Amino acid sequence: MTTARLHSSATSQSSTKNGANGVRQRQSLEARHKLIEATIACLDKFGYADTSIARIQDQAGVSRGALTHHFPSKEELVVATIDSLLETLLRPSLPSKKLSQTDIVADLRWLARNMTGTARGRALSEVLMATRTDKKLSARVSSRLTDWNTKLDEAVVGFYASPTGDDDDVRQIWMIARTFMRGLILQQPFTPDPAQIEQAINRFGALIAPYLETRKREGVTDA
Amino acid sequence: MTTARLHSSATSQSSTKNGANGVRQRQSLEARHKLIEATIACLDKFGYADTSIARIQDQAGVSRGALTHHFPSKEELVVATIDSLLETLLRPSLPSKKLSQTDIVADLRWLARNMTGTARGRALSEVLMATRTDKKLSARVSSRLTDWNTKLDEAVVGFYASPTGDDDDVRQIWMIARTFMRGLILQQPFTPDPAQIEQAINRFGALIAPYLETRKREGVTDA
DNA sequence: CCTTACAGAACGATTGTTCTGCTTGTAAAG
DNA sequence: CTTTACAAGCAGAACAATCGTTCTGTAAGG
Repeated sequence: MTTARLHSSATSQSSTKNGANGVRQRQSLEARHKLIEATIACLDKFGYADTSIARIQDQAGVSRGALTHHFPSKEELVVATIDSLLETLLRPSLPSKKLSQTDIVADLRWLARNMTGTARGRALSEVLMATRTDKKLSARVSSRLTDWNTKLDEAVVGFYASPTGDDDDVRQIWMIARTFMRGLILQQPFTPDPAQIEQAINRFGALIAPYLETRKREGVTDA
Repeated sequence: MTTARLHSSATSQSSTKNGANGVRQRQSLEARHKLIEATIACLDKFGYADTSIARIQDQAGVSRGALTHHFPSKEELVVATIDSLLETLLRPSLPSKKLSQTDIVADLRWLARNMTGTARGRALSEVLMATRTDKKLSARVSSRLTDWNTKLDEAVVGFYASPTGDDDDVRQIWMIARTFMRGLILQQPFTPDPAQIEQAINRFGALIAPYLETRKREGVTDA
């Protein structure tokens, strides 16, 4: 009958009543994590088109049964991967640890590295491109993406201010910055020289720097 | 034996000695064109991952045999499609017909529309993303892409000049502009509101406008 | 004792490529 | 101009390989 697979709701695990993490739950979370990491690695290495279940399973080193148990469909796995990507790509900027708050160009370089220089950033780009045409996937993740974008905007406003005092302009400037950074991954085939890319990033930083001011904050505990 | 399929060198058709275009040659070119257009349509509609031979054949309305005759492998078809995309995306800017040369923001809007607002622009983005991981495809087209980029740079320098007189800065500014435009396609899932996108384009235009000057040219025959 | 975690076979559908056969334009030979 | 020969253009079957999903069976934690 249809009573089979109703668990594994990706985000919420409400199976065990009490929060006691037993061996089962720990193993399960470990397996899920391993599979998500493998998916990210495959997206980066092979691209979205050539990221198959078999390849992910191979990369993760788990059996086909284990994979389909934790993620009954490929879509579930991709959605969970996107969730993981969004979380880890947001976290470093929220605790204000990584953003230098003093040198805008340095922050931009960190942003560029985060988006095109890491496996996670490239993997996210792959799925972003896929959501354009995959309506089923898009319907599953679009709200998460817009939420993430809003959250990131708020974090940025916490770090920077506009000389005009208009927070919306800060949001817009950083939205432009993120768009530019994402575009780098598509511009790279035209401009293979890394030096030229870096120069462009620096120049872009100079372009937007006049419109951003460091917001007063307590001491940066950059221990 | 191996004497079978050695023709169809994609770009150069040296079969008929004299340039007389017979019925055969005309039909062949027509079929090739139809298949390339179908490929572009599929890349736009389904994305690179879901653009299969069967779908292209279906979209073009030709038989499987016809397709494999003109393009013995999928890679050949994709390469030919990229060639077609680069050619048609470069042409409108070269004859200085479309670029207004007076309003930079208007030029940027045209650039944005060309890259993310048309099927050809989106199709190119799909294959650009694919070249990142498909090394075989990348090896086939990378030189064409860099050449195209250089040619576009030269065209832009013909239209715009830097206040400092440094042509390299014009090239860099426009490279940044193109990167930003390409990024729009990846930013769209985060920012679905078209108005916000358009505002960002306008703002970006304002950011780079101070560093670009219209170069003196003869009257614009915008008949 | 029951559910979760996992292993692995089997499924039909679809992938890209190769092959065989038929039609037809074209150019050389008579 | 007619005939003949041959390759190009094309239709479609057949191919092994791989796709994602579904299924049955086993081991073990709660």
